[in-house]
Amino acid sequence: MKKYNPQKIEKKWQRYWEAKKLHHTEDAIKDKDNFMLLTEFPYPSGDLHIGHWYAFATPDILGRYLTMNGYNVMYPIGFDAFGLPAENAAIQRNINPRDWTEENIAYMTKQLKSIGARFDWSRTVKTIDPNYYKWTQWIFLKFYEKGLAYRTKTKVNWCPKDKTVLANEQVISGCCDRCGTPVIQKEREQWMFKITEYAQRLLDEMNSLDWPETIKTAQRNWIGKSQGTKIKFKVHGASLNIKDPFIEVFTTRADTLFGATYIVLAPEHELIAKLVTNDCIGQVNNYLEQVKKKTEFERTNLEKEKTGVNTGAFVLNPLNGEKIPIWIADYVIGSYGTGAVMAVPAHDQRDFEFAKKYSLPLRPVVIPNQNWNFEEKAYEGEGVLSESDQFNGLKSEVAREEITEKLTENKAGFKETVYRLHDWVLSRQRYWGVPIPMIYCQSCGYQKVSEKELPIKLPELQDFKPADDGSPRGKAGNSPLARASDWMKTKCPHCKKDAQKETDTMDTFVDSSWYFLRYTDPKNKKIFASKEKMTHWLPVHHYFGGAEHNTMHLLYSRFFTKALFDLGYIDFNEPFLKRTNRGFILGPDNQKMSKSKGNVIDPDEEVKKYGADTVRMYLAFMGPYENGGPWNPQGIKGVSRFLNRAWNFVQNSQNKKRATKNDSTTELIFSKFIKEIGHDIKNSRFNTGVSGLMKLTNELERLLGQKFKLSKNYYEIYLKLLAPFAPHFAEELWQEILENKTSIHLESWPRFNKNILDKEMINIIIQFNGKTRGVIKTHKDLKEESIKAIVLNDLKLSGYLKNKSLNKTVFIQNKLINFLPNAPESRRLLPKDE
RNA sequence: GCCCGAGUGGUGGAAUUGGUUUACACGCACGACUUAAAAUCGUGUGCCGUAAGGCAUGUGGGUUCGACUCCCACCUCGGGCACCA
Repeated sequence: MKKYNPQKIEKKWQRYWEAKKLHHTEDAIKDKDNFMLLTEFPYPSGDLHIGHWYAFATPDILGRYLTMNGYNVMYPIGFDAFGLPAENAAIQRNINPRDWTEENIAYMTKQLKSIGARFDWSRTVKTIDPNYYKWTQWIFLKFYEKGLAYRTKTKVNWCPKDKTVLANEQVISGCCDRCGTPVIQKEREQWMFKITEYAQRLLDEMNSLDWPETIKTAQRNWIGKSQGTKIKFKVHGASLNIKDPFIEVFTTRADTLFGATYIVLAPEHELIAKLVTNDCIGQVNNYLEQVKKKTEFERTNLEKEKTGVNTGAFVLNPLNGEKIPIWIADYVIGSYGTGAVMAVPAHDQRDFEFAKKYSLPLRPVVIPNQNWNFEEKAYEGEGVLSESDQFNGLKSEVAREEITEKLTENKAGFKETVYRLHDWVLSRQRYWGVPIPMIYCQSCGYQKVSEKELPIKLPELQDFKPADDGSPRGKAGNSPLARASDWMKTKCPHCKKDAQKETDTMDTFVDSSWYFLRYTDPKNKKIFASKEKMTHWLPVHHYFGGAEHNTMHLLYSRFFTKALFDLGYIDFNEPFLKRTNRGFILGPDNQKMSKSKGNVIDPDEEVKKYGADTVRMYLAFMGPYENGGPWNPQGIKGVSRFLNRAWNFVQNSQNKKRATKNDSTTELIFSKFIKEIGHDIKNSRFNTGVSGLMKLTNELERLLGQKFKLSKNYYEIYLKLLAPFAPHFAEELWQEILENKTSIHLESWPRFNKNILDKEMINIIIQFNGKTRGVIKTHKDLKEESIKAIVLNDLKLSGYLKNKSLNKTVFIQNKLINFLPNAPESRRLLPKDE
């Protein structure tokens, strides 16, 4: 008898599947529905870690199951290969990022093949391939033509270590999400995507998606919709040298307008210089100097005390003409709303703290129905208005509307919706990325590269280190590409004079915002993907990935999809119908795996020890896919034990007698588990799927004992149930022991016998006064009277009925019977729906 | 502070629509095989109790014949947003 030797069989079958082109995916197969199963493509960092296995091996179970159920499944793979880590690694090793990346891709491809997944390698997409990034550039141009890509001077997040700007989404608690360095703010000209134009649709069109609530709320929070009123305050005093003497504020509490005792501008507010009175100019300049020295993180730190300065200028309350002083303070954010607020210290805790510090007046205008000492704390809830002229006595919710209406009448305000979401800064001052296909001409300004010129290839550079600082670029710029002087030279498409190529490259999130489209038509030379091919596969049916992309990649891809939809290139407006986030695999010590902690589990090592099938199955068995959890070195042994047992179970059939008498029992067991395991996989509940296989094996071993075996078709079914989880294992036994001539992975998922399941005996729970006292096994659909009779005939159970007046019953067919006392206040005794 | 999600044995976790809590594993204990160990196999394993029985799904209440599941309040953990006006 052969022993289970995964190392030997796994390589063999991987080669066999490849030679037979088993994972090659056709665009369409007659009578089959297509299913696109997607997992986020990996970054070629150099080595596959256990998280990669979790990302690719576990969804593969679903892919194989769907294939067996008659779907034409595409499970594509590619590499998200531009980006900072490659560049930093290449700088460290003094090699070219392309070489480093290509080497990693080659190595990781080998590792990925060891998983035994159904990847269709013929559709591989690499973002660094000019045939791919040609279309990244093309899409940029289409967006530019529509005004969805634009260049502007803006305050941006600058990472001093990586020497590049970062998108808002890439700043985590004030630090660079790649290297953890505190981010500073810089004023620069940058290329932007107008994602804010889609804010409302990104909110609305999410509702129908089958996504976890956590992601939806994360995106809603990120978009941060806020409905309120914009109010114009006229600036008071003729000496001011301003054309349009208004300060605009945004508020969600227009009802507190009469309680506004001062106005606050963010330190970067553009009107400050024009407003400040002569006697205040010294203090104000001083203050602005101090604020400038602080990082954004320090400024927005909630712990710190608010600081500010008076400008000496005033505005007028638009409804009663009251004179209100204008202050500058660091607790107002320049980039949100209008960068200015009306301060209502009686009804806003922040304003309250500031007012107390600088002795500014408080005026309560919303009176709560509980006690409130307005000298102690702001009251931020709803109430009834007072000291608010004609609005006195109104409920604050109503006053909000009426005051806004009044302001609209007076042309001093209007209803407004404000979003927290910012436009996406896409340009990067680094080498290893897609060149932005724009040309700068001194006389004509920025011009787009003509489509015929695409792709603008990334030039080979000896020195590709980032420039030392992020100072605003001159004509030549300071991105590494600015050193490629020959490459930069070009003609202006407009005036034909000498001009220069744009030297910034794109954020890698641009590359990954559309890669899934390319899988449907990876070699197309005319368009990023043909509509016809896309209709076969898109939108993606099920997308597996990491939670770190909740407000980044997932949001960006949704934006790209909507924009391409509006441009008419695709026929759907949401990219991913269903999303499952995977959990994090931790070290055995329940800590994040890291080399310094010495708790790293190397998947290659585990494969060497136990085989790929065991690793796959253990990952599936650990727990719900969304949870992840600590790697348990004992736990994987359990799975290894199981596969060995299953191996012997099938092998032993060779030298055992056939069992015939138990055929209906066998069929019942199989029916039960075919149904159960299929149900589990379909719902991505891989852990209970594995336990189902274990239960099935336990039951069969118990049934057969030492002597008996099943008929061959049952062993076939048994292996088919295992095939999605342990594809090599199942293939080996299928072909070598059961002597089939074609792959098990071309087989259909076994059918279960519904009739036999319907006839299965069931357990009826027997309760007395709500307490479970026994269980009886019966046929289905027995009537209450028959169950009662069984209970009365049962020695033990009937004992409970003596001496007690248990003469009421609750009876739920096929579930339970509950005997109850006929209590005087006895309430409803029938189930709710009767 | 606001918004999501989750709390079940020593551990990972099961429990279709409210209906036997703790499936399947891990660990542990005992036993078999062995000169021995490993491996393998078998038995047991929520807590208290000799037992009958009682008590247990973060805590406290509620709805219900019956609650891990539904409702209310609180506690703890994980995540998102955060001087967002």
